[in-house]
Amino acid sequence: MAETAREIAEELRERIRSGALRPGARLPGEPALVKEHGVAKETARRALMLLVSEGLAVRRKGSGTYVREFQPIRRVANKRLSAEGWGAGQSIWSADVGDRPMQVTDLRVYETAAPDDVARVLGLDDGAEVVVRDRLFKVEGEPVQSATSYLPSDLVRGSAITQEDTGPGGTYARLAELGAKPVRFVEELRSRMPSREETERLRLSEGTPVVEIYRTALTEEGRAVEVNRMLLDASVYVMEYRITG
Amino acid sequence: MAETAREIAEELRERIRSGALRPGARLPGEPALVKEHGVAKETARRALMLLVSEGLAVRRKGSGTYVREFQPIRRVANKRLSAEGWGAGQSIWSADVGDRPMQVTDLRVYETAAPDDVARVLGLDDGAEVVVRDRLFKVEGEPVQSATSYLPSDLVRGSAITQEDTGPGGTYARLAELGAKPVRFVEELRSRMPSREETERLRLSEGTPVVEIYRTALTEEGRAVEVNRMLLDASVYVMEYRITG
DNA sequence: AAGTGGTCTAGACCACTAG
DNA sequence: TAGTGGTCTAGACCACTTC
Repeated sequence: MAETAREIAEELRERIRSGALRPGARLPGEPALVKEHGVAKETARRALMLLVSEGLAVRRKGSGTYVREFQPIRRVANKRLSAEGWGAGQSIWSADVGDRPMQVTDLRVYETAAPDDVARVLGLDDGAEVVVRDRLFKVEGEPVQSATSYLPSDLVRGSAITQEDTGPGGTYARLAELGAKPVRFVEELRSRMPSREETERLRLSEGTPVVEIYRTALTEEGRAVEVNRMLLDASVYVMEYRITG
Repeated sequence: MAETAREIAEELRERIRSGALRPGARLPGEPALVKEHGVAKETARRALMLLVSEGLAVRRKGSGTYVREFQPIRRVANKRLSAEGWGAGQSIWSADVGDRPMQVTDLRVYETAAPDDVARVLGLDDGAEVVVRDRLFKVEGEPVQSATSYLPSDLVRGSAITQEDTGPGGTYARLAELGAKPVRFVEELRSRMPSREETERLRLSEGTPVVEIYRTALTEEGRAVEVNRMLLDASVYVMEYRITG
């Protein structure tokens, strides 16, 4: 009787780790904890919130608090380098749920002045115009990733890249036709907690970080022709990179 | 007067985003918010905790709440592929603080039964022995990353890999001498909130995710000879990958 | 309607930090 | 020692979900 929020959380954490409470299972609610441990409702609440902020649990208003489930989507950066000595079935986080279909929604195409950092990477003057392609990816109706591409207006003006439908082969095929075929890519990743807006856009539950990826596409000559900023729901993704020494 | 915790947080968030409150600056404390907004202390506290859980602020007991600073370390997975068309100065998150020296601490080398997932990736039988090399990396005295390598005991027994000092060229040079030179690597990354133990080991402040990386080293023939599990303080790292289409 | 979480209050006591 | 954060209580009212 009469424990602290941390102690109650530790007990529940242990029950989750041991498997006594499986993913998706319902945790004892606030009233139950109040009774069992003889604490105030706020204290019980804090115990549960601790698990939520650790990403271990998810709260559903009016329903209960549940052990979080993790069924990742695998994002393989270099799909091209397939088979050939890379073995099979040797991934740490099971391949799982084999390629669920992904829908593209909320596509918007427009033109603006390039943000400072993007302008710098693309080697553009301050305030130069870029074509922006912004979209949201969903799996089973749930948003899992947003992506915003920036391309120099001077380069892509007049091509299908400025249309909603970029045609067969997509943006990169059009860039190739413009004599700016991307052949190398740099991805810079960072993980952090989301802002309020990001939480809403990706419908994140509390305790969920995001992964922010900037992908720069380079031509044979080393010219940067596209910057793509992606924001991933970290509770849903495993990123894979293949590196040749 | 009389706002909610969310509203007070939003106001402070705005002050941070606008730059009125710079990184490292001190936020108004609980008593100040109580006075300014006419709310209870707990409400003021919740407003500040919201910013903390978003990774925007850091609390220092007895001192105050401060706007978080982000000065990343750049981790370039494929260092080998340098220069050559990859351009320079074109990174999104500034290269910064140019390679601060990193110390290796808490090195432990021992042998045990391989964890299930590691055994599977290394293609070992259940319960097969592995040599484990565990270490902690620090920058300016602060832990930023832990790394745990697993190598099949049958392969590395008798080599310097089982010693604390692996000799010139390190583990990979020794593996090459054993006829198991790693030439390809697969990195699988995931980001999530840390467990309590991880928070302590990396001395993470609240609202800080971790990045978990499993790096598998493969020989020319595609044999997995090492699995390295790294855990990074996400508030400190930017990961970079270079991909050839 | 009963049960769940969401939020707030007004007060208490403690531990740590800084001058 | 004054100021800051850390934690807890006992109660209140609301909104949502489930049946």
